[in-house]
Amino acid sequence: MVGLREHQKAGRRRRILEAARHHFLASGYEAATIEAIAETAEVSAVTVYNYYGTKRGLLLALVAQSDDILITKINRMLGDASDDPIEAITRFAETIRDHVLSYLDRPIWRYVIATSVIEGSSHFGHAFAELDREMARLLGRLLETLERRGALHGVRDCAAVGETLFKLQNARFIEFIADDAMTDQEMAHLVRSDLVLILDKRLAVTEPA
Amino acid sequence: MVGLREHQKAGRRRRILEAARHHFLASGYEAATIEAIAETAEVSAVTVYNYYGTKRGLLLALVAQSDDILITKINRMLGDASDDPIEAITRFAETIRDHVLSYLDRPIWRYVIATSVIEGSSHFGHAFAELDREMARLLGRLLETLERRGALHGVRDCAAVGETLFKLQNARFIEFIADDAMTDQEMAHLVRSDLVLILDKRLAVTEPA
DNA sequence: TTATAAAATTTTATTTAACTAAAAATTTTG
DNA sequence: CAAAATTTTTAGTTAAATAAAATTTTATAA
Repeated sequence: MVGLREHQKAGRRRRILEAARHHFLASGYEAATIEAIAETAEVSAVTVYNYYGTKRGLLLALVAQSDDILITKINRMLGDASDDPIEAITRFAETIRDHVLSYLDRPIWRYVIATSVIEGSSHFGHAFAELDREMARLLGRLLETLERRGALHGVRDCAAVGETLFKLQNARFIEFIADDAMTDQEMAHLVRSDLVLILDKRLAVTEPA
Repeated sequence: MVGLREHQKAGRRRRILEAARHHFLASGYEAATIEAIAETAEVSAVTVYNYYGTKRGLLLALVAQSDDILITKINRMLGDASDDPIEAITRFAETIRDHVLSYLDRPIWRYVIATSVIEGSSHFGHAFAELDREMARLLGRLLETLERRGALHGVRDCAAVGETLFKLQNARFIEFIADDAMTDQEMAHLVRSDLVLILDKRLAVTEPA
């Protein structure tokens, strides 16, 4: 058994993140105060600082919490990926978008992006950077799978291409997050266009065979 | 003549931006206070707020100031662009990096990126988003020039490809800014790899001719 | 079971800086 | 010189962040 003390701590950690999510969604990141979050979580404000350091640390910890779920979702999706590379990779991006918007709204995600750039190399920013790398790896593995199945030809270094493709997709994701007016359909179209641009020649090689 | 009043205002605007740049570079964005900036600019803090609204507005205004210079530099560079597309586009990215780091340092640029994401749709963020669009247009025009010269084939929609290429380059730029340890050489290599990935098939079409 | 030691949280008190509102003072204009 | 525009002064609000003392809670060992 892990001891009562550890158990209580875990409970507080969880309650603080829940309260933070609630207040961020209800009032927005800036308007939500640590004081209010602490009250909802039934701890003192100082405890919030002891656990998460800063308001930004709290925000990034909140996001980190959802990372495992996202990676699980992506892995499941990768299991029954389409044979059409464009379809498969488009769905990869769609899965990320769906998950992300089910967890936090766009205004808050803007603060997440901003915070991750500022805290990039710091302790707090580490988890977020690591998620990005993991996503790029998973996309690389998707490319490998597609090649093995014969759905894709001429990709020498799947890891490198996966990394570049993810970078581009991620840039589009930020564009999506930055613009409240952009619909999921418009976004899907943009992602698809990018993919066609990068993959079409390679796909053309496949067809004559 | 534009009147003394307008002239004085322009002078204050300029002095505030100069002072802001000085203090941001000397102390970092967060540690630099509006009060100190105002004192150096020989105005009151309230005047800084009257002119630029918020500290973030001040930061973005500072960046906007350098936009015209950058666009001029890029246009000049485009005049004698290399015939090798990889070279030409690599130099495009290099010109941006050089200019940007000669104006502000990486820690401050991280705040610029962060602020532009947060203020994206607001009044202050507008100039920054507009610069991005202009850069994408210029890259599109570079592609057109290369096609006209016969250095590049098979690019149907130069504007669209320019937009995507710039998005990717910009993502790399953010990566560069986020990591103090990344050298210009490493960055140049990454940008080049991305270009080869996207353009190599198209270039292959050219060579046999 | 209970006293005590250790660990953690809360309370209290401060600091700091962004930002705002309104009155007072100053400067330009006509 | 009067009035219009603009800046400065003054005063205050707010919330993040931190330090240290006081209090509570958990663990442990007699």
